[in-house]
Amino acid sequence: MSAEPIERVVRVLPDVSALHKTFDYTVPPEFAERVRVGTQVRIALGPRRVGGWVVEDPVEPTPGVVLRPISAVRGWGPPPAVLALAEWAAWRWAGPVPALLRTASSALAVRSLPAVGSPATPRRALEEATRAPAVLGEGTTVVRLGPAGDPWPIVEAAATRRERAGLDAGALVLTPGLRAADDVARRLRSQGIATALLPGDWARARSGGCVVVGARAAAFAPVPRLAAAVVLDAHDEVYHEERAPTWAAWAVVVERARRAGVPCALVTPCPTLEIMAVGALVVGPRAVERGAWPVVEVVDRRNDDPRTGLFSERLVRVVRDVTETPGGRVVCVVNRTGRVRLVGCAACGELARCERCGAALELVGEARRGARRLHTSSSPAPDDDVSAPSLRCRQCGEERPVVCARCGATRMKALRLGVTRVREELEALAGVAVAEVWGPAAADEREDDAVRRARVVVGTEAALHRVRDASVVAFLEFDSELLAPRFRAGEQALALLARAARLVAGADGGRPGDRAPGRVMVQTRQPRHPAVVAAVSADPGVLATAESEVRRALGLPPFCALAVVSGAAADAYGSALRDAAPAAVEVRGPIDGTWSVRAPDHGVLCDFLSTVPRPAGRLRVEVDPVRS
DNA sequence: CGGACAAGCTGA
DNA sequence: CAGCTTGTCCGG
Repeated sequence: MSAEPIERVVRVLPDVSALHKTFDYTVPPEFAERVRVGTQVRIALGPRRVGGWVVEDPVEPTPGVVLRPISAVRGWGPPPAVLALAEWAAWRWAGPVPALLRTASSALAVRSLPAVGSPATPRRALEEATRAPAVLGEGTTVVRLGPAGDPWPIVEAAATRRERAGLDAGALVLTPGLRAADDVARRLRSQGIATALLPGDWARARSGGCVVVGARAAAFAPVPRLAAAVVLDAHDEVYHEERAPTWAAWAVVVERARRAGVPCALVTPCPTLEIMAVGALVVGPRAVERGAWPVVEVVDRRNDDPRTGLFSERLVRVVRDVTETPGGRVVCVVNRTGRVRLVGCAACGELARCERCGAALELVGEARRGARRLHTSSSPAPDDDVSAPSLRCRQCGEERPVVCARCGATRMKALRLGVTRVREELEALAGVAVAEVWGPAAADEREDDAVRRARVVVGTEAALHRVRDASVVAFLEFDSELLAPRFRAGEQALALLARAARLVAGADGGRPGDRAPGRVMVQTRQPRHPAVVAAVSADPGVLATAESEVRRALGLPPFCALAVVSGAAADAYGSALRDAAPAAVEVRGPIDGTWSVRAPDHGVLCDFLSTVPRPAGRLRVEVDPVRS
């Protein structure tokens, strides 16, 4: 017998989420050239064929196991550093590695890579960078830049770092959405800088030698050798993946840069405490930051009659002024949708509640022109084209005439207005047609265009994303933002104000200074709330200081690490966690079927979560929950 | 995860 | 006892 030729064996991680296990395969000679660490392959796993990633090459074959050959090569996969990063992220957010490697891989199979991006990048010198309030530093920096501030010098500095680091080095620039990514990519290209825009230019990014720009998923971009990283608007919640594993792109980029030993800048007008915990805060001169915030006007509503409605005298005057000014545009933000939510007696203020079940009643039978039908989940009763108004229970469907249970008056007042109702009032006040924005979706192009051109837009927070610029953004009732029952409510409120600030600064499209600066108006009963004061004084540090005290006292992030467990199997897992918890870890639950896990830091939390075996059944583990 | 295979339930 | 459901195990 002649000796068997020595076969090359690689370790493969199958693309099967519930199976966190690797398997060894032989590499047929015809695939030898194309298989390396990261390569996406097809393998036989039991009776079926699945995809997978080569995670080790070569390996000593496990003795006594008959190996099967790799079935096919799909194409290029993430570089080794990204494989390691995905493994880290799987630990950090307590999820399966394959889910993250899918994010890190190309949607289309990549058979071959283009040549490395053009080495010469003729462009303006670094004079711009010297004007920046801060350029790229060493390690991780948190660059606080007012909403109208231009982050471009920091992006340029990253491009320069990349260039100096050698031919195959890459830089990473993340933006909250693809639109912004496209803007950055265009601007880079217009300066002759080799650029890959994800997700389309995956193969180009994999080649190296360019600045890679993309949204959340670009945190796992296939940059083979990272030279610098920038995250724009790092506070934006879209950087947090909603589905488990609930990874945050800014945190992935910070870790990635740390591993590569390269600078990373998190740029934002309103850094969260969690962001500030990962790097040194850099703030430009006071006057520069001040100048990058618009006028934020607070309308103190504490002394207004609670039944005045959502429009203060001051706001009405501003709306009329703006609509009479050529080119003026107002965006009014209310944070709830639908028609009347709560109904109270116009005479005595008593809330209309169901006599049977106690739930809030809604006013029905007032159908009017332009009103949209809402999906009322429970009651099948039709609510349009009914002439006689009545009160109906949202919960049990019970109906009764419009009579106050306390004083017998027959006039009711909407205490909390939905967007449609606000539009009707606003149209009457402003005397012009008002466009509505309900949500980010369902925007066909024509409607989208109509919204962008409307003089007055009313809507939920989504309106801030659908409109590009405005003269005035008014938050009609900001208290529900400030008082939202989430520990990040203050930061989220300031982020909304920063978003509004950008609309009135006209900087969203990248052309600041085209228009006269506008203003942001905030109607509130809490004019001294730190989030409001921070915006008014153009000093986000005001909120950070106040917030930090509260969080420390309550033991909330960033002074601890949190996870929330939910789903059908939550009780089984939650009680297992509770029983296994070391002294430093606190497991609480169940509250409405969810459990919470609190540890002093992520090291303790994530090690603990990865130690306790998970039961079968649907389970969602959310590390760093965004709400709650 | 999803297929294979084994063990348990139903029906004539 | 065939035919079908439910459960457990395992993959290189």
